[in-house]
Amino acid sequence: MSKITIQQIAKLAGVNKATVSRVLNKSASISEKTRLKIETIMKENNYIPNSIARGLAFNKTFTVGFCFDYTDKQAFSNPFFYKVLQGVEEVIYDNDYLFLMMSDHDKKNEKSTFERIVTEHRVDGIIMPNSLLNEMNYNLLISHNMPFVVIGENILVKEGIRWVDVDNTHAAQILTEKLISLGHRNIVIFAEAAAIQRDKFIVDRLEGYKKAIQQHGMIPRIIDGQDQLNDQLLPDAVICCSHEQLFEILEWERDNPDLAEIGLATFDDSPMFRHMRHPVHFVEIDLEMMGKQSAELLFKLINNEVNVPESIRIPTILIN
Amino acid sequence: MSKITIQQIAKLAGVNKATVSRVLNKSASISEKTRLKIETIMKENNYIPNSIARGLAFNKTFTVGFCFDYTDKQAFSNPFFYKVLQGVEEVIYDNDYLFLMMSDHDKKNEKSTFERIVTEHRVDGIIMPNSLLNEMNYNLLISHNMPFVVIGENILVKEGIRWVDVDNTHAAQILTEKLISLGHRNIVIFAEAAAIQRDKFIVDRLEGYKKAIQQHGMIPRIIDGQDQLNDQLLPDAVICCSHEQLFEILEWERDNPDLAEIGLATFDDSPMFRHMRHPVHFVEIDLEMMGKQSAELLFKLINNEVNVPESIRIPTILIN
DNA sequence: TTGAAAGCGCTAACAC
DNA sequence: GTGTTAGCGCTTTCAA
Repeated sequence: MSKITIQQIAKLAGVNKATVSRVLNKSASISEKTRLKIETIMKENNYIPNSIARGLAFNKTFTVGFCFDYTDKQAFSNPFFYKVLQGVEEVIYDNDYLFLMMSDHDKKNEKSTFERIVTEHRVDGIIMPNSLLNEMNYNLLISHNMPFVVIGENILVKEGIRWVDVDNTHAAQILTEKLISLGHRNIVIFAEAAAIQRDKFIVDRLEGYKKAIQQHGMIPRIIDGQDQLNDQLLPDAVICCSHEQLFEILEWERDNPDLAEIGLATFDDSPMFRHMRHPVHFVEIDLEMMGKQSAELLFKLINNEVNVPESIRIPTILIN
Repeated sequence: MSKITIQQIAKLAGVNKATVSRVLNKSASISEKTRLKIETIMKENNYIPNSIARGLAFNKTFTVGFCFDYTDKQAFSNPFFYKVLQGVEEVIYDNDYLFLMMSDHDKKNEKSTFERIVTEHRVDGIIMPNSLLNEMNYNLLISHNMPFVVIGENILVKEGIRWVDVDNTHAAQILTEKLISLGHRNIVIFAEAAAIQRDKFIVDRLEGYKKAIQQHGMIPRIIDGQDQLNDQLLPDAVICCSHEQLFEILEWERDNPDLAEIGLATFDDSPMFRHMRHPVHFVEIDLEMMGKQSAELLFKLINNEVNVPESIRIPTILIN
């Protein structure tokens, strides 16, 4: 029953509630004596300030929103998602903030949760994937003066977008070199045209791949469908840009036993990899760090710090 | 700039803000004419009521907390976790509520996020896994009059705990029978003593397994370590109570090629299963439904409905 | 049916 | 240093 208010504490202490408020907010001008007295009384009575009321007075929510891409039904099962989330979470809790999950899926005839949270000012800032930053959401955020940070390099050509991303180019380069060092000499990369159009990170990974291949005097080759994996030109290794792609290749392998000998590689580890029929090579990307950095960037914006960086690029780390 | 307040709307409409408040809350006593006028003005000015202020007046947050077990570092990667979450989310958004993620990990010298959220009344209700409902958290919730629903059958002997769980006994029975119908005749179940002590769902699964085995005139056998998988008594199928256990068995298989022929089975599908070296049988449990039901139960509590069920048991569904 | 005014619990000018 | 007072934006008696 923490129904006790600042007013009652004030009465018990024989002071004005403003004085109590001052000790709550560690205001300077307060005598040691009354501060101690008030603190004691607060302890004794288990006083907890009402955060809603504080929010109303401060015009703040002490909450940030974390937005996930619901169009990807697998979002939750994606390691990408939860690793980033863990990083975000840590920073948010350290700052004594809470975090609200938000999705952007439409509700029949109603506002999406995203829109609702922004228009109602239910959070002080938002972390969202670049896939969700379309023009409409951008305008919404800007017109409501809502600070936000994008996860994944931003591609929308607009002002004032901060983003955090990993170094995909470098990661692909490392991964390709790893395959080369393992003796592979005919390495292709799997990337569908549509995905290249859509996702900047795939373009970057292609670039890193090409770089490494050409440095070793080989010729890069991009495939975007099963038909290109025919026996005349059978590669000895395939790099997959996502786990979904990896699964596709594994499906193909079923119908085509020739593929069984091919080396497979992708980005990000998964606990399942070690139990697959087919061994999978990978390079680790520091997703948790990406989450941390986004949250830290967001707090800089929320606190109106100066010289907030436009973007942060996380270096690739090589894990054995 | 949705900085417009109820007061300004009132002024524009030439009425008192109380009148505007009445149309906001669909109060009965209002003339059709003024209601229409006010509604028009609200539309024109894109008026959004301030939810913080509403919260203060209503003494509500319109938010529920979803608590996950952070001690399990894999919580996020666990299919259990996100499937339940999806169900929860759907119901919460349909009720125009938002949801806050909360963890229960300690912060040095400070309150845990869980405690903070409860004591500060940052949510109107909480959904949490049974593993987190210890005596301390229970007392906290009760003393703060915070409605909550437990996911997984409750085992704490206390008053007023509502829980939602799947029918683990039946699920295990179905799974066992599936293996029998596939021709297996020496099926064991893998469950460590410690886990049996800790998790009620394992006890239930053991029971369902025994039931099916005995109905077919066979003898149930529980193993709780690799050493029990020796060649004299090599089973022809192993049921794993969790995906973690499944991975353990797969690890053992590496060192012991004899195990390669054993049938493997577990609960809940995973997209990875179809790509494993070793085929995995499974029975699907409706985790999303568990999430939905928990959320619905919680709303009944929040809205002070009468005759709220003590607990809900979700039947097992058989997916091909 | 509507308005006036008090209040939700807290903060922040401004006085003293 | 501390009290007074006026908000923050909304709801809700109580009168009119």
